[in-house]
Amino acid sequence: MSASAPIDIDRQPGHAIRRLHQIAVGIFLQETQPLGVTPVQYAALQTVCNQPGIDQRTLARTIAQDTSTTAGVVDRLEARGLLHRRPAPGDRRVRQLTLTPDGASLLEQLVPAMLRAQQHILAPLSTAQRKTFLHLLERLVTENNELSRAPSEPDR
Amino acid sequence: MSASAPIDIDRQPGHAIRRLHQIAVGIFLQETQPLGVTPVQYAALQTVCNQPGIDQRTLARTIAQDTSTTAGVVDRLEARGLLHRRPAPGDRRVRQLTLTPDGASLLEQLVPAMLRAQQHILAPLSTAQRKTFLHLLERLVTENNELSRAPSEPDR
DNA sequence: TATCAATCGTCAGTACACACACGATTAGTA
DNA sequence: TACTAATCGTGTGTGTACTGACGATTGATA
Repeated sequence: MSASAPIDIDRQPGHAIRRLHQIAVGIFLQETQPLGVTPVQYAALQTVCNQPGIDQRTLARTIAQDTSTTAGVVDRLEARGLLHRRPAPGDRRVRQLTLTPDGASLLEQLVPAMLRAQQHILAPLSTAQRKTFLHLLERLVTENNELSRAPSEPDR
Repeated sequence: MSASAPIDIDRQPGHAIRRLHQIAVGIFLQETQPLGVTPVQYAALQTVCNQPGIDQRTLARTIAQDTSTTAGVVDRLEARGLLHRRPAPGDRRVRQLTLTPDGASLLEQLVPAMLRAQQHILAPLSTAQRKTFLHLLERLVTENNELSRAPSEPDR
C-alpha cells in the first residue's frame, strides 16, 4: 500500500453540503435584513399561517425539527408578539399556535424577500441546471429522510 | 389579484438544503458512531493533520468557520487530548495546532467511516447523477462563497 | 522611537439542533 | 374503575454558528 494522497476536506460531499447550507442562510438573512427573522423562524411562521391552530409537535415534524428546538423557536416568536400559544380547549396537553396580526403582516413582507433569496442561491446555475439540481436534491432528501436525526413527516 | 396558493416549505431550495445538511450530519454520526466525533471536529482534525502547526485563524478559514466557533471546536478536541495548542515561538499571539498520537490514530480510524458516510449520502443517486449533483453543488458553493457569513479561503 | 493599524485569540450574547429525561395529561385496557 | 401506555410540552446538556467587542501582541509609519 502506498501512502495515499492527503484527504481534501473540500472534496467531501458532506462538507460541500454544509457550506451550501451556510451560504443559503447567509443569503436569506441578507435579503430579509430589516425584518430580523431567521430561515427556521420563517418556516415556523409560514407553517402556522398555512395551518392555524397547529400544535407544536406537528409543527416540529412539518419543519423537520426536534420538539425541543421548536419550543425555543416558538418562544422567541411569541416573545416578539408574532404568534399566540394557547392551550387547546379539548386537550390540556396541547398548545395551539396562531399568528397574531403582527405575525401575519410580517410574514406578508417576508415572502417576497424569501423568494428573492431562493433565486439568489441558485443564481450561478442556468435554468436547466437549476431544475436538475433541485430534482436531485429533492431525491436525496426524500430517499434519505429516515436517516436524518429529526425526520420530516407530512400530514397523515 | 387572486389569492395565490399557500407556500409549501418543502418546495423551497433553502429548506431542502437545510434538510440535506441535517441528513448528512445524521449519516456521518451514524457511521462514525463509536468514535464520538462530529463532522466539524473531523474537518478540524483532518486539516491539522494535513498542515501541522497551523494556527487557529487559518484553520477557521480552511474549514469555513468563524474564529469563535473554531475556538470552541479546538477546546473540545484539546480537552479530549486529540491535539495540542501551543504558543508559537516567533509570535506570541499565535497558537500552533498539532495532532497528538491519540488524535492521529483516531483520525486513521475515522477516515474509512467518513468515506462510507459520503457514499451513503449519495446512495440514492446513480453514478452519473452523483457526478452531476456534485458538480452543480461545487459550482454553487464556489460562486456563492463570498455571500456566506464565514467565507472559506484556501491558502494564500 | 512613539504611535497607530492590523492581527490573533477570546468572551458574551443570540439562535439553531439534537438526545435524553421528566411531569402532566389523556386514552386504552383489564 | 384502577392500571398502563401513549402523547405533549419542557428542561438539561452538548455542540455548532454567527456578530460584535475586547485585550494582547506585532508590524508599519511618522
